[in-house]
Amino acid sequence: MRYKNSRSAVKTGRPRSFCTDNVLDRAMTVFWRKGYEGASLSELTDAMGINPPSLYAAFGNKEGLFRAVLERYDARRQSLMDRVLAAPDPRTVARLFLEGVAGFAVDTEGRNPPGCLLVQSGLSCSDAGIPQALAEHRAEKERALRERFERDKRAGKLSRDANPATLASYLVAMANGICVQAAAGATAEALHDIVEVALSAWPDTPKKNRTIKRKNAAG
Amino acid sequence: MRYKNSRSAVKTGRPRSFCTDNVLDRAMTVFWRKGYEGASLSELTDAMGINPPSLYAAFGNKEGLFRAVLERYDARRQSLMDRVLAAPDPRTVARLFLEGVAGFAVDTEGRNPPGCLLVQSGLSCSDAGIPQALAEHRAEKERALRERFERDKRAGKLSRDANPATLASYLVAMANGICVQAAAGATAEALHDIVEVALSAWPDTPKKNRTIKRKNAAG
DNA sequence: CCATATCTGTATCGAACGCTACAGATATGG
DNA sequence: CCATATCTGTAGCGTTCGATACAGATATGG
Repeated sequence: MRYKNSRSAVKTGRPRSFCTDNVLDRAMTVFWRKGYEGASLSELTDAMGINPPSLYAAFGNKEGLFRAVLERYDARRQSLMDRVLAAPDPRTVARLFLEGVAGFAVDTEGRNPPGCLLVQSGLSCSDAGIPQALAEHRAEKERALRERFERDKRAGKLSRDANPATLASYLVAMANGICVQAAAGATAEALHDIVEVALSAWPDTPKKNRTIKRKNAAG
Repeated sequence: MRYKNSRSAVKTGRPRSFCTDNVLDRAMTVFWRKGYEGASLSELTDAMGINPPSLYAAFGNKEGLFRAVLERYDARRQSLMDRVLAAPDPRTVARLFLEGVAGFAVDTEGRNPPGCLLVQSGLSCSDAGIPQALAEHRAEKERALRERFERDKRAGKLSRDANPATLASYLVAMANGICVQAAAGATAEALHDIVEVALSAWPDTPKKNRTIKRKNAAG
Protein backbone atom coordinates (compact mmCIF):
# COMPACT_ATOMS: atom_id res chain seq x y z
CA MET A 1 0.00 0.00 0.00
CA ARG A 2 1.28 3.40 -0.99
CA TYR A 3 0.36 6.53 0.90
CA LYS A 4 -1.00 9.51 -0.91
CA ASN A 5 1.61 12.21 -0.92
CA SER A 6 0.87 15.90 -0.95
CA ARG A 7 3.60 16.75 -3.44
CA SER A 8 1.85 18.03 -6.51
CA ALA A 9 4.80 18.04 -8.89
CA VAL A 10 7.61 15.58 -9.30
CA LYS A 11 10.59 16.83 -7.39
CA THR A 12 14.10 15.64 -6.76
CA GLY A 13 15.30 14.26 -3.45
CA ARG A 14 14.17 11.46 -1.21
CA PRO A 15 10.37 11.25 -1.23
CA ARG A 16 8.31 11.76 1.88
CA SER A 17 7.43 8.49 3.57
CA PHE A 18 4.08 9.55 5.04
CA CYS A 19 0.71 10.76 3.83
CA THR A 20 0.10 14.34 4.92
CA ASP A 21 -3.64 13.95 5.48
CA ASN A 22 -3.06 10.75 7.39
CA VAL A 23 -0.59 12.22 9.86
CA LEU A 24 -2.76 15.34 10.20
CA ASP A 25 -5.68 13.17 11.21
CA ARG A 26 -3.53 11.50 13.83
CA ALA A 27 -2.23 14.84 15.11
CA MET A 28 -5.80 16.12 15.17
CA THR A 29 -6.75 13.47 17.68
CA VAL A 30 -3.92 14.49 20.01
CA PHE A 31 -4.75 18.21 19.80
CA TRP A 32 -8.42 17.41 20.30
CA ARG A 33 -7.85 15.29 23.39
CA LYS A 34 -5.14 17.34 25.03
CA GLY A 35 -5.63 20.84 23.67
CA TYR A 36 -2.95 22.83 21.87
CA GLU A 37 -0.64 23.34 24.83
CA GLY A 38 -1.35 19.97 26.39
CA ALA A 39 -0.29 18.16 23.24
CA SER A 40 3.45 17.61 23.49
CA LEU A 41 5.72 17.16 20.52
CA SER A 42 6.63 13.65 21.64
CA GLU A 43 2.94 12.68 21.84
CA LEU A 44 2.34 14.19 18.43
CA THR A 45 5.28 12.50 16.74
CA ASP A 46 4.39 9.18 18.39
CA ALA A 47 0.79 9.42 17.17
CA MET A 48 1.83 10.57 13.72
CA GLY A 49 4.44 7.84 13.41
CA ILE A 50 7.13 10.23 12.27
CA ASN A 51 10.18 11.84 13.85
CA PRO A 52 10.54 15.50 14.86
CA PRO A 53 12.70 16.54 11.88
CA SER A 54 10.07 15.23 9.47
CA LEU A 55 7.39 17.12 11.33
CA TYR A 56 9.33 20.37 11.33
CA ALA A 57 10.30 20.01 7.67
CA ALA A 58 6.66 19.51 6.70
CA PHE A 59 4.86 21.96 8.97
CA GLY A 60 7.45 24.43 10.26
CA ASN A 61 6.70 24.21 13.94
CA LYS A 62 4.02 23.18 16.42
CA GLU A 63 1.76 26.09 15.55
CA GLY A 64 2.15 25.37 11.83
CA LEU A 65 1.14 21.79 12.43
CA PHE A 66 -1.88 22.95 14.41
CA ARG A 67 -2.96 25.34 11.70
CA ALA A 68 -2.63 22.56 9.13
CA VAL A 69 -4.77 20.39 11.40
CA LEU A 70 -7.41 23.14 11.51
CA GLU A 71 -7.49 23.25 7.72
CA ARG A 72 -7.85 19.49 7.66
CA TYR A 73 -10.65 19.73 10.21
CA ASP A 74 -12.49 22.22 8.04
CA ALA A 75 -12.07 19.98 5.03
CA ARG A 76 -13.62 17.08 6.92
CA ARG A 77 -16.56 19.27 7.91
CA GLN A 78 -17.09 20.72 4.48
CA SER A 79 -19.54 18.10 3.31
CA LEU A 80 -21.78 18.89 6.26
CA MET A 81 -21.65 22.61 5.55
CA ASP A 82 -22.35 21.97 1.88
CA ARG A 83 -25.42 19.95 2.78
CA VAL A 84 -26.57 22.62 5.24
CA LEU A 85 -26.16 25.48 2.79
CA ALA A 86 -27.97 23.52 0.08
CA ALA A 87 -31.13 23.32 2.16
CA PRO A 88 -34.19 24.87 0.49
CA ASP A 89 -35.18 27.28 3.26
CA PRO A 90 -33.50 28.99 6.24
CA ARG A 91 -35.36 26.94 8.83
CA THR A 92 -34.01 23.76 7.28
CA VAL A 93 -30.58 25.36 7.21
CA ALA A 94 -30.85 25.92 10.95
CA ARG A 95 -32.09 22.40 11.61
CA LEU A 96 -29.49 20.66 9.48
CA PHE A 97 -26.73 22.78 10.95
CA LEU A 98 -27.60 22.15 14.59
CA GLU A 99 -28.42 18.49 14.05
CA GLY A 100 -25.21 18.05 12.08
CA VAL A 101 -23.06 19.70 14.71
CA ALA A 102 -24.71 17.70 17.46
CA GLY A 103 -24.18 14.53 15.47
CA PHE A 104 -20.52 15.24 14.89
CA ALA A 105 -20.04 16.26 18.50
CA VAL A 106 -21.05 12.88 19.88
CA ASP A 107 -19.90 10.66 17.02
CA THR A 108 -16.21 11.35 16.59
CA GLU A 109 -15.25 8.04 15.01
CA GLY A 110 -14.33 6.45 18.32
CA ARG A 111 -10.98 8.13 18.04
CA ASN A 112 -11.54 11.74 18.85
CA PRO A 113 -13.15 12.95 22.06
CA PRO A 114 -16.73 14.26 22.00
CA GLY A 115 -17.06 17.93 21.17
CA CYS A 116 -15.53 20.22 18.59
CA LEU A 117 -11.84 20.82 17.94
CA LEU A 118 -12.49 24.49 17.17
CA VAL A 119 -14.03 24.99 20.61
CA GLN A 120 -12.05 22.87 22.99
CA SER A 121 -8.47 22.86 21.76
CA GLY A 122 -7.44 26.31 22.90
CA LEU A 123 -9.91 29.07 23.78
CA SER A 124 -7.29 30.47 26.13
CA CYS A 125 -3.65 29.90 25.43
CA SER A 126 -0.16 31.05 26.22
CA ASP A 127 0.21 31.97 22.55
CA ALA A 128 -2.65 34.29 21.67
CA GLY A 129 -2.44 33.30 18.02
CA ILE A 130 -4.09 29.97 18.78
CA PRO A 131 -7.40 31.29 20.17
CA GLN A 132 -7.44 33.76 17.31
CA ALA A 133 -6.92 31.07 14.68
CA LEU A 134 -9.74 29.03 16.22
CA ALA A 135 -12.00 32.07 16.31
CA GLU A 136 -11.34 32.76 12.66
CA HIS A 137 -12.23 29.22 11.68
CA ARG A 138 -15.46 29.43 13.67
CA ALA A 139 -16.22 32.86 12.21
CA GLU A 140 -15.88 31.35 8.75
CA LYS A 141 -18.88 29.14 9.40
CA GLU A 142 -20.82 32.01 10.90
CA ARG A 143 -20.16 34.14 7.84
CA ALA A 144 -21.34 31.39 5.50
CA LEU A 145 -24.60 31.13 7.44
CA ARG A 146 -25.04 34.90 7.57
CA GLU A 147 -24.55 35.28 3.82
CA ARG A 148 -27.01 32.48 3.22
CA PHE A 149 -29.61 34.18 5.43
CA GLU A 150 -28.97 37.51 3.71
CA ARG A 151 -29.78 35.87 0.41
CA ASP A 152 -32.84 34.27 1.97
CA LYS A 153 -34.00 37.63 3.24
CA ARG A 154 -33.60 39.27 -0.14
CA ALA A 155 -35.53 36.34 -1.61
CA GLY A 156 -38.33 36.82 0.91
CA LYS A 157 -37.66 33.54 2.68
CA LEU A 158 -37.03 35.37 5.93
CA SER A 159 -39.28 37.96 7.54
CA ARG A 160 -38.33 41.58 6.97
CA ASP A 161 -37.49 42.14 10.64
CA ALA A 162 -35.19 39.13 10.82
CA ASN A 163 -31.51 39.92 11.24
CA PRO A 164 -29.28 37.51 9.26
CA ALA A 165 -26.19 38.34 11.29
CA THR A 166 -28.01 37.74 14.57
CA LEU A 167 -29.51 34.48 13.37
CA ALA A 168 -26.12 33.22 12.20
CA SER A 169 -24.51 34.26 15.45
CA TYR A 170 -27.30 32.57 17.39
CA LEU A 171 -26.83 29.32 15.51
CA VAL A 172 -23.07 29.30 15.91
CA ALA A 173 -23.33 30.14 19.61
CA MET A 174 -25.89 27.39 20.05
CA ALA A 175 -23.70 24.94 18.17
CA ASN A 176 -20.67 25.82 20.27
CA GLY A 177 -22.68 25.48 23.46
CA ILE A 178 -23.87 22.09 22.29
CA CYS A 179 -20.25 21.10 21.72
CA VAL A 180 -19.37 22.14 25.27
CA GLN A 181 -22.20 19.95 26.56
CA ALA A 182 -20.98 17.10 24.39
CA ALA A 183 -17.42 17.48 25.65
CA ALA A 184 -18.76 17.17 29.17
CA GLY A 185 -20.38 13.85 28.31
CA ALA A 186 -23.91 14.75 27.23
CA THR A 187 -25.74 11.99 25.36
CA ALA A 188 -26.98 12.24 21.79
CA GLU A 189 -30.53 12.33 23.11
CA ALA A 190 -29.80 15.24 25.42
CA LEU A 191 -28.22 17.17 22.56
CA HIS A 192 -31.16 16.39 20.31
CA ASP A 193 -33.53 17.80 22.93
CA ILE A 194 -31.47 20.98 23.10
CA VAL A 195 -31.61 21.29 19.32
CA GLU A 196 -35.39 21.00 19.40
CA VAL A 197 -35.67 23.81 21.92
CA ALA A 198 -33.19 25.90 19.96
CA LEU A 199 -35.17 25.46 16.74
CA SER A 200 -38.40 26.54 18.39
CA ALA A 201 -36.78 29.98 18.58
CA TRP A 202 -36.55 30.15 14.84
CA PRO A 203 -38.63 32.83 13.10
CA ASP A 204 -41.06 31.27 10.70
CA THR A 205 -41.62 32.32 7.13
CA PRO A 206 -42.93 35.88 6.93
CA LYS A 207 -46.59 36.16 7.84
CA LYS A 208 -48.86 38.59 6.03
CA ASN A 209 -49.24 40.84 9.04
CA ARG A 210 -48.34 44.01 7.22
CA THR A 211 -48.89 45.60 3.88
CA ILE A 212 -46.98 43.68 1.28
CA LYS A 213 -44.59 46.21 -0.21
CA ARG A 214 -42.78 43.99 -2.63
CA LYS A 215 -43.13 40.43 -3.60
CA ASN A 216 -39.97 38.74 -4.78
CA ALA A 217 -40.30 35.39 -3.12
CA ALA A 218 -39.82 32.59 -5.58
CA GLY A 219 -41.65 29.51 -4.41
CA MET B 1 -3.62 48.30 55.29
CA ARG B 2 -4.05 44.81 56.54
CA TYR B 3 -5.07 41.94 54.30
CA LYS B 4 -7.88 39.65 55.25
CA ASN B 5 -6.43 36.29 56.14
CA SER B 6 -8.19 33.00 55.68
CA ARG B 7 -7.06 31.54 58.97
CA SER B 8 -10.15 31.04 61.02
CA ALA B 9 -8.53 30.32 64.38
CA VAL B 10 -5.49 31.84 66.01
CA LYS B 11 -2.52 29.62 65.37
CA THR B 12 1.13 29.66 66.20
CA GLY B 13 3.87 30.38 63.70
CA ARG B 14 4.60 33.21 61.37
CA PRO B 15 1.36 34.55 59.91
CA ARG B 16 0.62 34.48 56.20
CA SER B 17 1.51 37.71 54.51
CA PHE B 18 -1.14 37.60 51.79
CA CYS B 19 -4.92 37.55 51.52
CA THR B 20 -6.10 34.26 50.06
CA ASP B 21 -9.01 35.73 48.10
CA ASN B 22 -6.79 38.47 46.76
CA VAL B 23 -4.12 36.16 45.39
CA LEU B 24 -6.81 33.83 44.02
CA ASP B 25 -8.30 36.72 42.07
CA ARG B 26 -4.90 37.48 40.62
CA ALA B 27 -4.29 33.82 39.76
CA MET B 28 -7.76 33.69 38.20
CA THR B 29 -6.80 36.34 35.71
CA VAL B 30 -3.74 34.36 34.61
CA PHE B 31 -5.67 31.09 34.25
CA TRP B 32 -8.41 32.92 32.42
CA ARG B 33 -6.08 34.57 29.94
CA LYS B 34 -3.71 31.68 29.36
CA GLY B 35 -5.71 28.59 30.20
CA TYR B 36 -4.70 26.00 32.78
CA GLU B 37 -1.69 24.63 30.93
CA GLY B 38 -0.67 27.95 29.43
CA ALA B 39 -0.44 29.54 32.86
CA SER B 40 3.08 28.93 34.12
CA LEU B 41 4.03 28.87 37.76
CA SER B 42 6.32 31.85 37.30
CA GLU B 43 3.49 33.87 35.73
CA LEU B 44 1.18 32.84 38.53
CA THR B 45 3.58 33.69 41.33
CA ASP B 46 4.46 36.98 39.67
CA ALA B 47 0.79 37.93 39.36
CA MET B 48 -0.02 36.75 42.87
CA GLY B 49 2.94 38.58 44.35
CA ILE B 50 4.12 35.57 46.31
CA ASN B 51 6.90 33.02 45.95
CA PRO B 52 6.47 29.39 44.94
CA PRO B 53 6.88 27.90 48.46
CA SER B 54 4.05 30.09 49.75
CA LEU B 55 1.86 29.00 46.85
CA TYR B 56 2.55 25.32 47.43
CA ALA B 57 2.09 25.60 51.20
CA ALA B 58 -1.29 27.24 50.69
CA PHE B 59 -2.72 25.31 47.73
CA GLY B 60 -0.71 22.10 47.40
CA ASN B 61 0.16 22.30 43.74
CA LYS B 62 -0.89 23.93 40.49
CA GLU B 63 -4.08 21.89 40.22
CA GLY B 64 -4.97 22.69 43.83
CA LEU B 65 -4.52 26.37 43.09
CA PHE B 66 -6.71 26.05 40.02
CA ARG B 67 -9.46 24.29 41.97
CA ALA B 68 -9.32 27.00 44.61
CA VAL B 69 -9.62 29.57 41.82
CA LEU B 70 -12.71 27.76 40.52
CA GLU B 71 -14.29 27.92 43.97
CA ARG B 72 -13.48 31.60 44.12
CA TYR B 73 -14.99 32.04 40.66
CA ASP B 74 -18.19 30.38 41.79
CA ALA B 75 -18.30 32.59 44.86
CA ARG B 76 -18.04 35.69 42.69
CA ARG B 77 -20.89 34.43 40.49
CA GLN B 78 -23.11 33.40 43.38
CA SER B 79 -24.90 36.73 43.67
CA LEU B 80 -25.96 36.45 40.03
CA MET B 81 -27.24 32.92 40.51
CA ASP B 82 -29.08 33.98 43.66
CA ARG B 83 -30.78 36.77 41.78
CA VAL B 84 -31.64 34.43 38.89
CA LEU B 85 -33.11 31.75 41.13
CA ALA B 86 -35.12 34.33 43.04
CA ALA B 87 -37.02 35.35 39.91
CA PRO B 88 -40.79 34.92 40.16
CA ASP B 89 -41.31 32.74 37.08
CA PRO B 90 -39.22 30.43 34.88
CA ARG B 91 -39.19 32.77 31.91
CA THR B 92 -37.66 35.48 34.06
CA VAL B 93 -35.19 32.92 35.36
CA ALA B 94 -34.14 32.25 31.79
CA ARG B 95 -33.89 35.92 30.92
CA LEU B 96 -31.94 36.94 34.00
CA PHE B 97 -29.60 33.97 33.57
CA LEU B 98 -28.75 34.61 29.94
CA GLU B 99 -28.55 38.37 30.35
CA GLY B 100 -26.42 37.94 33.43
CA VAL B 101 -24.02 35.55 31.74
CA ALA B 102 -23.79 37.78 28.68
CA GLY B 103 -23.13 40.75 30.92
CA PHE B 104 -20.38 39.00 32.84
CA ALA B 105 -18.87 37.65 29.63
CA VAL B 106 -18.19 41.09 28.20
CA ASP B 107 -17.62 43.04 31.40
CA THR B 108 -14.78 41.29 33.18
CA GLU B 109 -13.57 44.25 35.21
CA GLY B 110 -11.01 45.27 32.62
CA ARG B 111 -8.71 42.68 34.09
CA ASN B 112 -9.98 39.34 32.89
CA PRO B 113 -10.50 38.48 29.23
CA PRO B 114 -14.03 38.32 27.82
CA GLY B 115 -15.75 34.98 28.23
CA CYS B 116 -16.13 32.52 31.05
CA LEU B 117 -13.35 30.88 33.04
CA LEU B 118 -15.34 27.63 33.27
CA VAL B 119 -15.49 27.40 29.48
CA GLN B 120 -12.19 28.65 28.19
CA SER B 121 -9.55 27.68 30.72
CA GLY B 122 -9.27 24.00 29.86
CA LEU B 123 -11.90 22.06 27.91
CA SER B 124 -9.12 19.78 26.70
CA CYS B 125 -6.07 19.27 28.77
CA SER B 126 -3.07 17.06 29.35
CA ASP B 127 -4.46 16.31 32.81
CA ALA B 128 -8.00 15.05 32.36
CA GLY B 129 -8.93 16.14 35.86
CA ILE B 130 -9.06 19.76 34.73
CA PRO B 131 -11.80 19.43 32.07
CA GLN B 132 -13.70 17.26 34.53
CA ALA B 133 -13.44 19.85 37.31
CA LEU B 134 -14.67 22.53 34.93
CA ALA B 135 -17.54 20.33 33.77
CA GLU B 136 -18.59 19.70 37.35
CA HIS B 137 -18.67 23.40 38.11
CA ARG B 138 -20.78 24.04 35.03
CA ALA B 139 -23.05 21.12 35.86
CA GLU B 140 -23.63 22.66 39.27
CA LYS B 141 -25.31 25.64 37.64
CA GLU B 142 -27.30 23.40 35.33
CA ARG B 143 -28.55 21.37 38.27
CA ALA B 144 -29.65 24.50 40.13
CA LEU B 145 -31.64 25.61 37.10
CA ARG B 146 -33.14 22.15 36.59
CA GLU B 147 -34.28 21.88 40.20
CA ARG B 148 -35.78 25.33 39.97
CA PHE B 149 -37.73 24.35 36.83
CA GLU B 150 -38.84 21.11 38.44
CA ARG B 151 -40.33 23.11 41.28
CA ASP B 152 -41.90 25.47 38.76
CA LYS B 153 -43.45 22.56 36.93
CA ARG B 154 -44.90 21.11 40.11
CA ALA B 155 -46.25 24.58 40.88
CA GLY B 156 -47.86 24.81 37.46
CA LYS B 157 -45.59 27.59 36.27
CA LEU B 158 -44.36 25.45 33.41
CA SER B 159 -46.45 23.58 30.90
CA ARG B 160 -46.97 19.90 31.60
CA ASP B 161 -44.98 18.84 28.52
CA ALA B 162 -41.98 21.01 29.41
CA ASN B 163 -38.85 19.11 30.38
CA PRO B 164 -36.98 20.85 33.22
CA ALA B 165 -33.73 18.98 32.49
CA THR B 166 -33.86 19.91 28.82
CA LEU B 167 -34.63 23.54 29.54
CA ALA B 168 -31.77 23.79 32.02
CA SER B 169 -29.41 22.10 29.58
CA TYR B 170 -30.57 24.42 26.82
CA LEU B 171 -29.92 27.51 28.93
CA VAL B 172 -26.47 26.35 30.02
CA ALA B 173 -25.53 25.40 26.47
CA MET B 174 -26.74 28.77 25.24
CA ALA B 175 -24.82 30.54 27.98
CA ASN B 176 -21.64 28.65 27.17
CA GLY B 177 -22.05 29.38 23.48
CA ILE B 178 -22.51 33.04 24.30
CA CYS B 179 -19.28 32.92 26.29
CA VAL B 180 -17.46 31.44 23.31
CA GLN B 181 -18.74 34.29 21.16
CA ALA B 182 -17.67 36.78 23.81
CA ALA B 183 -14.20 35.26 24.01
CA ALA B 184 -13.90 35.74 20.25
CA GLY B 185 -14.63 39.44 20.65
CA ALA B 186 -18.39 39.72 20.21
CA THR B 187 -19.87 43.01 21.37
CA ALA B 188 -22.40 43.38 24.17
CA GLU B 189 -25.02 44.29 21.58
CA ALA B 190 -24.37 41.15 19.56
CA LEU B 191 -24.69 39.01 22.69
CA HIS B 192 -27.89 40.80 23.64
CA ASP B 193 -29.36 40.01 20.24
CA ILE B 194 -28.47 36.34 20.68
CA VAL B 195 -30.15 36.34 24.09
CA GLU B 196 -33.31 37.76 22.57
CA VAL B 197 -33.45 35.01 19.97
CA ALA B 198 -32.68 32.39 22.59
CA LEU B 199 -35.50 33.60 24.81
CA SER B 200 -38.01 33.46 21.99
CA ALA B 201 -37.57 29.70 22.21
CA TRP B 202 -38.86 29.69 25.75
CA PRO B 203 -42.15 27.89 26.36
CA ASP B 204 -44.71 30.31 27.68
CA THR B 205 -46.85 29.78 30.72
CA PRO B 206 -49.25 26.92 30.19
CA LYS B 207 -52.13 27.87 27.95
CA LYS B 208 -55.61 26.57 28.63
CA ASN B 209 -55.50 24.15 25.72
CA ARG B 210 -56.42 21.20 27.88
CA THR B 211 -58.62 20.45 30.82
CA ILE B 212 -57.30 22.37 33.76
CA LYS B 213 -56.41 19.75 36.30
CA ARG B 214 -55.08 21.93 39.06
CA LYS B 215 -54.65 25.61 39.50
CA ASN B 216 -51.94 26.72 41.87
CA ALA B 217 -50.25 29.42 39.92
CA ALA B 218 -49.88 32.57 41.98
CA GLY B 219 -50.10 35.76 39.93
C1' DC C 1 26.94 6.46 -12.13
C1' DC C 2 27.54 10.69 -10.26
C1' DA C 3 25.95 15.33 -8.55
C1' DT C 4 22.20 17.26 -6.31
C1' DA C 5 18.26 17.56 -3.40
C1' DT C 6 15.17 16.09 0.00
C1' DC C 7 13.75 13.14 3.66
C1' DT C 8 14.67 10.02 7.81
C1' DG C 9 16.48 8.57 12.35
C1' DT C 10 19.51 9.32 16.27
C1' DA C 11 20.88 12.03 19.62
C1' DT C 12 20.63 16.12 21.83
C1' DC C 13 20.29 21.20 22.44
C1' DG C 14 19.14 25.39 25.68
C1' DA C 15 15.09 26.96 27.97
C1' DA C 16 11.24 26.59 30.64
C1' DC C 17 8.48 23.58 33.24
C1' DG C 18 6.42 22.24 38.02
C1' DC C 19 8.16 21.83 42.30
C1' DT C 20 11.09 21.78 46.70
C1' DA C 21 15.32 21.97 50.18
C1' DC C 22 16.88 24.99 53.23
C1' DA C 23 17.89 28.81 56.07
C1' DG C 24 16.21 33.03 57.92
C1' DA C 25 12.11 35.65 59.63
C1' DT C 26 8.10 36.23 62.63
C1' DA C 27 4.36 34.92 65.10
C1' DT C 28 2.37 32.14 69.57
C1' DG C 29 2.53 29.65 74.20
C1' DG C 30 4.72 29.17 78.33
C1' DC D 1 13.23 35.05 76.67
C1' DC D 2 13.16 30.64 74.92
C1' DA D 3 11.03 26.64 72.45
C1' DT D 4 7.98 25.72 68.90
C1' DA D 5 5.52 26.39 64.69
C1' DT D 6 4.55 28.43 60.44
C1' DC D 7 5.62 31.35 56.65
C1' DT D 8 9.01 33.78 53.38
C1' DG D 9 12.74 34.24 50.00
C1' DT D 10 16.69 32.35 47.51
C1' DA D 11 18.40 29.13 44.86
C1' DG D 12 18.15 25.22 42.40
C1' DC D 13 16.29 20.42 41.83
C1' DG D 14 15.11 16.76 37.95
C1' DT D 15 12.13 16.54 34.00
C1' DT D 16 10.09 17.75 29.95
C1' DC D 17 9.41 21.20 26.65
C1' DG D 18 9.78 22.72 21.57
C1' DA D 19 13.13 22.53 18.29
C1' DT D 20 17.71 21.10 15.63
C1' DA D 21 22.57 19.37 14.04
C1' DC D 22 24.17 15.90 11.67
C1' DA D 23 25.00 11.81 9.07
C1' DG D 24 22.97 8.24 6.42
C1' DA D 25 19.29 6.96 3.07
C1' DT D 26 16.78 7.51 -1.26
C1' DA D 27 14.85 9.74 -4.89
C1' DT D 28 15.62 12.75 -9.57
C1' DG D 29 18.26 14.73 -13.65
C1' DG D 30 21.88 14.42 -16.67
